[in-house]
Order: sequence, then structure tokens, then C-alpha cells
Amino acid sequence: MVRLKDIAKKANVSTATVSYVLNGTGNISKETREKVLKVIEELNYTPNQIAKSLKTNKTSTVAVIAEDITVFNTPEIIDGINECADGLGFSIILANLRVHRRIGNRFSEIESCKPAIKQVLDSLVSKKVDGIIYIGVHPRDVTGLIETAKPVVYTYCYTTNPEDYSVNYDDESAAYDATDYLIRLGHKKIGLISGPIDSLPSHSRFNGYYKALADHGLPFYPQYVKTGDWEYESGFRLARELLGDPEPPTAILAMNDLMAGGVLDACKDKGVRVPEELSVVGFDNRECSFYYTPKLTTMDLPLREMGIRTMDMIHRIINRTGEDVPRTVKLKCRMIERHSTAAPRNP
Amino acid sequence: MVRLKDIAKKANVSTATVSYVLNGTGNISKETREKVLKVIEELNYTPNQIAKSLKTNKTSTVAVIAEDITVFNTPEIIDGINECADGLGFSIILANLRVHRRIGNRFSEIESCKPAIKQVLDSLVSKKVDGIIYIGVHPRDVTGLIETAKPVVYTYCYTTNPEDYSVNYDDESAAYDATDYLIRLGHKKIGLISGPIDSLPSHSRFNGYYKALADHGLPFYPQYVKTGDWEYESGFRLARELLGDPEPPTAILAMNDLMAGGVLDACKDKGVRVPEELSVVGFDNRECSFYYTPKLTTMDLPLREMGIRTMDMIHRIINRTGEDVPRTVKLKCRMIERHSTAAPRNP
DNA sequence: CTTCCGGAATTAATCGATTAATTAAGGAGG
DNA sequence: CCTCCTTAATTAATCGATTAATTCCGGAAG
Repeated sequence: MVRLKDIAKKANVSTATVSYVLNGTGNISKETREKVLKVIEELNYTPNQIAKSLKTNKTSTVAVIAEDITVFNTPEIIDGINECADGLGFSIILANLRVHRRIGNRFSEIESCKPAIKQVLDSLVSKKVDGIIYIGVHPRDVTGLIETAKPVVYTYCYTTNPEDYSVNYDDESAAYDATDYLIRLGHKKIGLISGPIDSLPSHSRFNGYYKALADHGLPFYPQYVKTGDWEYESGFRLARELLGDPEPPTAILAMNDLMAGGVLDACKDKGVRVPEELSVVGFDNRECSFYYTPKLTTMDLPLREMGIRTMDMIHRIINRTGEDVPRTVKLKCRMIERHSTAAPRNP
Repeated sequence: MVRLKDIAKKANVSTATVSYVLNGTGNISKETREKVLKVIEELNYTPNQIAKSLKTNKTSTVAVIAEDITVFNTPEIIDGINECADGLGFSIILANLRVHRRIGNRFSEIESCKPAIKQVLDSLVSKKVDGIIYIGVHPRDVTGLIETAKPVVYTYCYTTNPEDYSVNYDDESAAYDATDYLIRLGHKKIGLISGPIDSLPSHSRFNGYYKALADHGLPFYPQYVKTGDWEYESGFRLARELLGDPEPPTAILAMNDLMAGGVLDACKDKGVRVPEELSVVGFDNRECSFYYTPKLTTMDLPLREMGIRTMDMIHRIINRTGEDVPRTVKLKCRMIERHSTAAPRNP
């Protein structure tokens, strides 16, 4: 292994000079610089990052703590993080909490992850990274979950502490756009299958739905709003309820693709044709939504972009340049129009 | 930040003693050990891994180079790696080559990834890790792709170098089992929609198919074997060809779930009912296969297990204990029986 | 001619651990 | 009593960089 010292000896300069050349600091004459660079090239030298880190107390590494890497949103966020990190010369250390296998879908019990997080922070991460990115499996409150002196940026989750940094997508405007899209197709009676009432995204998405109706001067019918639990079965069940209404909606907006899948199957079950008799819109643009019959119109989440912005944000915080880094970023979603939506027959 | 030196001072011993206590080496009396441990506890000290790495030249970190983390197989493999690494006290540094965005599906052009790999190895990984795990996006030959002195274990891909280490699933026995399953249901005319002829998994799976037929004394009909390209469209097109045969098969085994999806749609198109008139079996157990109509019977790949075994293997190699680590591991797949298969009506 | 200054290089301490070599203190054996 | 071991501790070099402090030198200014 070639060391900085070897370069110095061969180039007949001090180690300090080589270091200054490598880092572009200090006062180095053109000739010396070139001489050193030539030797570096010759010996195919690359600096030992460990030694550098020890002295500078910087690692050019961030930890990515994922609640569950096997959940559909996470890989693409990580992909974005990675892409951005490559450009910045950062590495990422990945820690996976496996929340799903730990607590299933009982998100309220997220507290039980605290020991796991503490262990990750203590034993693996905190000594080797400059900052921490936390990726949730579902947008929810994780206030107080991470206790560390290092910078943290949250994505796909949020905290109630206004000092915390986070990157998310804009739920309200996404739901607004989806509703607006259906209204522009001609729909006036639009069912909504919501997530649990105590979930923030459910609230935001409901607000978007409500505002879009209002902006178009359409009435709001409480009986068109049903509360599910994000799972297929609730979509199936609630769609049956909606379709059983004496004056059923001509379109249903489900707050995720899984429940939308339930809606589609309820339609098959009841002999309701999609999109001719009922338009269905999902949310998330999960892989499965492409394979539904008919292919589902849905909202694509800006996952990769979220990853990129998250990495960019933590990098800014780490390199405190004095510039004021905004605490929260919200990114727009994008409608993906497929075959589950059409203009209503009898608007 | 508390340093080892601080512990030593407070406990009135030398730094060496503290180090020996921490690592359980050297000759330390019980009283001294307890005294030191008490101080460590009091000051809430954790050793600086960077400093340790510098001296020992070990990092307890492995690099995971993924060809594409957004491909369905990769997250679960990484999950397995992570689980095993946690148990061993290892961290993982993740590098993502984004092969799909680089070269799409033209796998033969994998060579073009070499510069990216070289960059990853040089600038990020090689100085900070004890070993390297490489995860492919598709089982294929990656001989010579990674040039490094560190231990490497390949998974979800293979090399022709018998010195290389790799972990994979057993294609041949999986295809054998799938075919055997159909035969036991009563099928005698079984179509096969293969991957490209120049792909190793295609070969192995074909061998499994062929052997199962032979073992049951069934004839092999070449016209029942069609060669696709792993994509949905080829499944659709080739299923139409098979169904157009004067004596069409009563079951079709597709070598992946995407092509099986094409088969299902071809059946819908031709009015062939699944599974009543045709049984369909896929391969991979991708998320989408659960959402097909009918839900697809398919082969589940032991992805998490592969990750675990891969991590375990690289750990053994890193800790060269002299034990002979087997060069290749092959894991069994598992049939997932859903609603696309049944006994044939007229066997 | 002396002093001062600035550019270009070097010296040497330092980051926080590990560990070979050494020392010191008892105890056993001759 | 002296020697030799064993056990338990310390000393100090080392890993491979960074960087504050210092030195050296030549030219400009007074």
C-alpha cells in the first residue's frame, strides 16, 4: 500500500506539501504541484480515508436508517440519495430497522423501535458518519425517535419539532390534483376512500379533496367519504358500501393503490365496469397498479427526487456555510393516467 | 467526546490496560477489569471506530455494490445481508450502479459498467471496507468485472472463475419442481416460455423442465418450447402461438412473472379461462404476481436467505480461520400455489 | 546595508486507538 | 540467597493522514 509518506519521499518534498497538493490548500508553486501529482499518478496513490477521517473528524459518509428497505417507497428514495451522494463524493452506510417484521403495521408502536435505533446509533453509525438520514415506511410522526448530536434529515415521515429537517411530498396538492382531474373529466359525485383518521396524510389528502370540490363549486357529501386502513380489504369493503348508495358516486379516489385494488375487485364482484361506469384513481404508483385490470390511474410520488433533495439537504447542513437551510421541503406529485378513468356516462 | 485516554486517567491505569479490557485480550486482573469497566460505564464511553480501524486495518464494514437497488430482487437481498451483518457487528456501505438507467436491459453491455465500478472501488469503498458483496439484477456472467484485492462474494449473478465466491438459488431444481408440480396435477402437455437462449438461467431452467418430463416418462415436444426475452410482450405473443397449436398445451410454465402476466392477458384475449382451461405458472414471486387476475402460482426465490448466506460467507472469508469456505452456495426455491393452476379437464 | 514582507517550503504535534516490548512484583525451586 | 517464572501492569512506537507554527529565502523599501 502506497502512503502519503512514500509520495513525499519519491518527490523529495515533505508530507505536508503532498497533503497541501492533494487538498488544494496552502501555498504550493506550480512546479512542485506538478512534480507531486506526477508521482501520485506513477504510484497510483489514493489517500487513506480512515486516516484522513481520524484527523479531520469528517467521514464524508452519511447513515441512511430505513424503517424497512423492502417497502416499495424505500429503494427508490435510496437510489436518489445514492445518486446525489455520488456527485458529492459521499458514501452511505445503510441500516435497516425491519420495522415491518418487528411491529407489522401497528405504526403507533413505533416507540418499540427506539432500542434498535439506539443500538444502530451507538454501535455502528455515530462514530463513522457526518449525518443521518431517516426514511419512514409511512408518513407519520417520529418526533423524538432519534437522539443524537449529528445532523438528521427525515424523509417519508415528519416530526412536530420545527427545528427538525425533513423532505416530503405534498399530500394536499396531490389529492387536490387528483380530484381536480376527475372533476375536469366531468365527475361531480366523487367517492373518497381515506386512510385512518389519525394519520396526517389522510388529513392532508382530505383537505386537498375538499378544496378541489370547493374551488369547482361542487357540494361536499359526507356519505361519499369512507375511512379505510390502507389495506386491500378495506378498499374492497368500502367500495361495496359506496356502490350500494342509492346515488352512488361515478368516481372513487382511493388514498393508496392497495385500497384502489380492492375497489377494482369490488367492481368486478358487483359487475360494475371500470372505467365506463366508475372511474378509479389510486395513490402511490406502486408497481402493482400497473398490473391491475384495468391498469390503474394513480399519483406518482417523487421518490427519487425526495432522495436527492434529502441528501442535498444533509450535505448543506454538514457543510454549515452559514446559509440558511430551509427546514422542510415539499415536492409535487404527478398524475399517471392509465385505463381506470374516463368521463362519466351520466354526469 | 470521551477518549480511551480519559478512561485510563480516571481509572488510574495505562491506556494499554483499558484497551486490553475493551478487547478482552492481555492479562488483566479481575479488580482492574472491574474498575475500568465501571469508569467506562460512568463516562458512557464508546471507542472511536475510526481510530481503531486505522491501527488494525479492519473496518468491520463491507461494501454492497448493487447493480440496481430499484429492481425487485435487490431490497430483500440487502435486507438479508443487513440482518446477518447486524448479528456480526458489521456495517454496510451501499453503492448503487444504476445499471438500468445506464444500459437498460442490454445485459450484454454490462462491460460499460466497469468504469463506474472502478470509481466506486477507488474513491469510496476500497479503503473503508473489509470485503465486497456484488448483487446482480439478473443471473448472468460478470467474470472480471471487479478487480480488487479484497474478498468478493457475488450473489444473483455468477462468474466462470472457479476461485470466485458466489451465492445463488438453484434454477434447475426450481424449474424441475414447477414442472413436477404441474405433472402431478395431471398435466401432460406443458408449454415452456423460456428466457433468451444465451442466458444461463434459461438453460438451467430448461434442464429442470426436461428432466422432470423425463423422470415422469413424458415425451418432450420441441414445439411446446418458445424463447422469449423476459418481458411481458414476449409472454403475450408466445402464449398466443402456443394456444394456436392444433394440440395446445394444458399448462404453461413461464420463466418469469412478467412473461406469465403476458400469458394471462393472452388467455383473456383469446377467451381461454385460467385455470379451468389452462394452468399458468410463473417464476420469481414478484409483488405483481399477487395482483394478477387470477393470482399467479409461482416460484418464490429465497432472496432474504441469499442475503444472509452471502454476508455469512464474506464474513468467514474476512476472518480467515483456515476453515475452507465453499466457493458456491445454491439455495432451493419454494412453490407458491395460488389461483392460476388446477388439474386439467381433459388430461 | 538593514529591515521587513510574503511566498514556498518544512517541522513536528496531533487525531484515538492497538500492541510489541519492557518492567515490576511475587512465588517457587535449588 | 539467588535465579527463574508467571502474572499484571506500563511504556512508547505506530497506523496515515492534517495543519498550526516555523523556517528559509529573495526582493522591495527605507
